[in-house]
Amino acid sequence: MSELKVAVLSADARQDLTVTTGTKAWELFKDTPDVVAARVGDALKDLSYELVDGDEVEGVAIDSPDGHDILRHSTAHVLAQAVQDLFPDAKLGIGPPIKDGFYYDFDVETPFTPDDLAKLETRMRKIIKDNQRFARRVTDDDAARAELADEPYKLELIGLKGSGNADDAAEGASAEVGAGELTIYDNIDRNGEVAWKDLCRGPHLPTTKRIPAFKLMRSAAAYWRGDEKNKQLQRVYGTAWETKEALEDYLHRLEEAEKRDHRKLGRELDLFSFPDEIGSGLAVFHPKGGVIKREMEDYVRRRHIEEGFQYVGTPHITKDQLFYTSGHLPYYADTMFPPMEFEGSNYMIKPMNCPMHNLIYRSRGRSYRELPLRLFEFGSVYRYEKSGVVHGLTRVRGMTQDDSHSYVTPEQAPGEIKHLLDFVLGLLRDFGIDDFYLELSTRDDSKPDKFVGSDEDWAVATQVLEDVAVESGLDLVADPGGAAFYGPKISVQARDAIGRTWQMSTIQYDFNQPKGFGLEYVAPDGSKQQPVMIHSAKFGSLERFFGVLVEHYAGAFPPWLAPVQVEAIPVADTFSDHLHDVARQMRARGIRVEVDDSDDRMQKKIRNAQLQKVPFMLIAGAEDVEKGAVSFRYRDGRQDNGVPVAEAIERVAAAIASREQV
RNA sequence: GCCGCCUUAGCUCAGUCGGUAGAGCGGCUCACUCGUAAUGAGCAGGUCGUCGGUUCGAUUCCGACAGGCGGCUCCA
Repeated sequence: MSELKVAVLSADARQDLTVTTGTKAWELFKDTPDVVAARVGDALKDLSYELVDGDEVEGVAIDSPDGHDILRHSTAHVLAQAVQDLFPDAKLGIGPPIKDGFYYDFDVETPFTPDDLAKLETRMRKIIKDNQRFARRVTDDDAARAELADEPYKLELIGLKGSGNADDAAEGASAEVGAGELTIYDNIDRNGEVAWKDLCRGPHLPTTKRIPAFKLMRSAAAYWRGDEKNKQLQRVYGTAWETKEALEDYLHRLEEAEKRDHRKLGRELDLFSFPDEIGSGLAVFHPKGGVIKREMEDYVRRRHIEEGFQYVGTPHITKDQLFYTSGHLPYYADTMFPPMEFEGSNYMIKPMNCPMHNLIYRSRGRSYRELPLRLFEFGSVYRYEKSGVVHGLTRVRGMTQDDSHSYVTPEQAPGEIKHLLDFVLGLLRDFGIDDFYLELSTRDDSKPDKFVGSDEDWAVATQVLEDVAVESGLDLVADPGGAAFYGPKISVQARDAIGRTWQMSTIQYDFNQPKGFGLEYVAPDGSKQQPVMIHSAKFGSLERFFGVLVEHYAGAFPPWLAPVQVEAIPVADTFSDHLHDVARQMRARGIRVEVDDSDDRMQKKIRNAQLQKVPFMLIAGAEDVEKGAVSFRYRDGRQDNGVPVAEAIERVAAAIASREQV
């Protein structure tokens, strides 16, 4: 027995202890409720570990990211135990922690009902109250196979893990420990009996009672190991938090996020709809949504022209040969609408614009002096998305791409990509989105049939993109296998007002289509050379960006985008002439203003304007009419009384011109 | 596409153990003319998603289809 110094770090304090070797860490920390696991060296261990002389031990606070994962994964075990208690035939899949919660997959005869979830929660509370201990035990492949003979999915995992091919994704974020070492966790009840066990890497809480607050959220089917060809298991989603308050906060955040849902706000603010008669995933924009969409387009078009792009237009349909030339058809036939046959040709609705831009490039000879040649358009494209994936405006079957293609010499490519990246980031900032990171999507070398072009071309293209991405100083995340068939891409991931991330702009390096279309330019020495084309969509699709903006602003658009910028509200009918006069002057300045001369009470009109999230309200009564003034009310309730009409107009005009949120 | 759930007035939702339906908001009309988030009264509005089956009778039970929701898979 020797003495060991231990540093226990919790959320806000450090505690130094001296313990003897052989002490169970979970005993050591059992009176420190906010410490849930220990860190030994670099590896995260759970508290059922014996401390080894010389190891350095740190606590992990339950409200830290690691602590959350441990808590949630432990709760997943409790769920699985409850499921097997109540449904003895259920076979176990996997149960990792995920963002804000956890899930566990089960193979069961019939899917879980909401009723079942309630029963499972009750059972889980009992297990938690039972204060079972999570005990770690090292085993080997053969022993584990014998022990888990009834768990076919676990047996499959043993094969993968035992061979050292630990599949991190399969066990989620807590998979960093013990790759190659097989462990089983036993849940030991009060009598020292093993109440339940699971093949798992851990780590875990010391005991089930350390789960302060949890809730099962829903159940849904999911393919085993994420593969469409595999059987679907029933996945139960849950969440777990360090306190009841934290759980309540989380549920409240979900409610708030729901209030921002663009599908709900789109209806409430009368922006757009998806008529059944037209079909799934096909949006119509109502007048108010139309205003926003037009403002977006006008601004984006103007900015493109300022950045050296030329605005072009191309048709919606084309003979299918075009997509053979571009190379798209063999790869994307199943996401294109079926062809229409007439006059001996198959016509197709275009799912992308690049081939048509290539034809504009090729319409006459091009000199190196013309490059970079930048073409831009709002292209209407249609993609036959599977029925289960359409989602509001963020995943549609018909969309407007803000699509540009830059044709450059290979030497110009890095400069052009840098230019495009600066341009898109600036554009996104103009729309109030300023929290980004980048993703670099590259070829999957194990699936050569999904990508075309030589290894060398891919290597060059990938390197160019990576250099620009690194140079930008933004965080860069690798996305292996995510490239288009014709080349790698950088995508800009943007976080919205409540921290969700959306894939926005993409910049793709394409050396394949110029080859397929035989694009050329005449170089200074008179030789014919092949340009590189760089695809770039700033918003991906206007529809999707529209949906993202609705959620980002929670429907309260900045004045320049607001469908109605000013609502004029008379205190009583007799004052509406004054406001109609003000409105006329504002319209002459291009301001979108409405006078609410309905026979509602003034209070009701304010409420309506507030619910419609109109940025400015001008209210006028007897005093204001007399003085040629208005009461100037902002969306947040601030108000200035007796503002002269001319000043009110200037204030609104300035707010619109600034493109700032108010 | 796969699994589960859902579809009643413009919206949010009651209801009918099988006998063709209600509320609130919204709309319209009238009265009220009012100073900062809902004035009052009245009226209109529904082939209970569509088609088929069972039944004397279907909005209700069964089936198919369409659309939606939550996930999975996919997202050039």
